Amino acid sequence: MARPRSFDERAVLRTARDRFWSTGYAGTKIDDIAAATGLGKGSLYGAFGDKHALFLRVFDDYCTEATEATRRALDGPDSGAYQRLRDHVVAIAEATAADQDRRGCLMAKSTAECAQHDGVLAARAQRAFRELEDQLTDCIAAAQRAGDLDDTHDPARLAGLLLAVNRGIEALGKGGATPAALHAIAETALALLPKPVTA
Amino acid sequence: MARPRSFDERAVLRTARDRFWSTGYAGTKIDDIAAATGLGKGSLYGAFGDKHALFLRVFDDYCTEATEATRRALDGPDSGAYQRLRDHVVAIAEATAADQDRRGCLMAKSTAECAQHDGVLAARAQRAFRELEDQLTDCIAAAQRAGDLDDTHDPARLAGLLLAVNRGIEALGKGGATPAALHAIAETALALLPKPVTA
DNA sequence: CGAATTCTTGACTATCTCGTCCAGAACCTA
DNA sequence: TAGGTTCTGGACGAGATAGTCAAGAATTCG
Repeated sequence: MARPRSFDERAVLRTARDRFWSTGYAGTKIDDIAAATGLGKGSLYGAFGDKHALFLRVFDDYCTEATEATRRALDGPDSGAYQRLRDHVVAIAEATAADQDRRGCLMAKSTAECAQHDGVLAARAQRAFRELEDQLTDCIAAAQRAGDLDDTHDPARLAGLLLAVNRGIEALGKGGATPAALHAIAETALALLPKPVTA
Repeated sequence: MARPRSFDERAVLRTARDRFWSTGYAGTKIDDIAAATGLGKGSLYGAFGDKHALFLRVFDDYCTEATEATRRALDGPDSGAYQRLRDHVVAIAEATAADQDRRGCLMAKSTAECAQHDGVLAARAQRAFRELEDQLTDCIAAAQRAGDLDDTHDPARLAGLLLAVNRGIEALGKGGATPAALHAIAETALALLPKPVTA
């Protein structure tokens, strides 16, 4: 009934995400995104609205992907929960260390730049953080049930701490910490998690 | 021998810092700073160079102040080291929670926005992080000597972890975490620090 | 006081950037 | 194929923005 889109919306969003990720919200020009995607500005505005709407769309997708990935990494039977938790924290350190461009995490970057002024973005970020924390809580509780962690500690509090450690690793990575240092942080955090008293 | 400056350089730098702190590097206009300080742009450019040079100056001063403040908070005799460490971590959580505007830490914000593209700023931030970590290491070692912490753990590794926790508290605060949640993170981190085995 | 020097102000330039708009292209349905 | 609809590409306008510059102001020294 009309002319169909000639572009793949998801591909365009990925490209736009790359641009915002590299240069931040204020530092990214719509013309950059147009050039990078090959689209005219009319198409961009028609499909996604203005710069802010496009950014929110990109940000929302990123949050969804990030929380989904974490859920996939942490979900599973109680018996493997502690190992999954270990692997997850170590993987964050390794991913941060391996990030040659030091782009870091788009959530961290966008929150730092925009959350103060952009209530919608702040709310979305808060939801994502809460989801990450809940997933950590569930995984810790599972590890406690399996007897791999001391169950006298509140799993929610441990999860809050681990989330902070994860965000801290991310922040220090952007600040130029060495891979070894990031790895050490992850290992130290895991080592301090209270083990069951094998009496 | 010439007309003297009519403004207080430090006051102007404080005002410029406020602007950069609120709206980021890319988001801050030189005209904003000129208006906020009451200076003409010519004076600004004459005294501090271009936007980037001014920003670096502001950033450098901030890093110096931040590391100095931490040194003052952590330095002291072995006997009170553990308490100073506790107070420091809790104070970070409280300061983050009390930050109504959610501006967060200028180091974190600037690093997130600029470190990737700005090698000079990245190097300065890295130095500041290293200093903070060294100060934490010294304080932890002192607490170990005083018998308030188990001295079989490498103080440098514990310091790295605490630095990450501090940066994580900061990041989560910007993401909208509640004061109670931030406080819980600080307390949990402190609770997990290995105490000496009082055998 | 007059000369030399530095500071101040804000107008100005050149460029950038967001968002709009429209003429034409592509496609669907009848 | 014709008509209707949506998409495309890029020119365009309005306003913002970094940095310059020149004329005049303030101060010191001789």
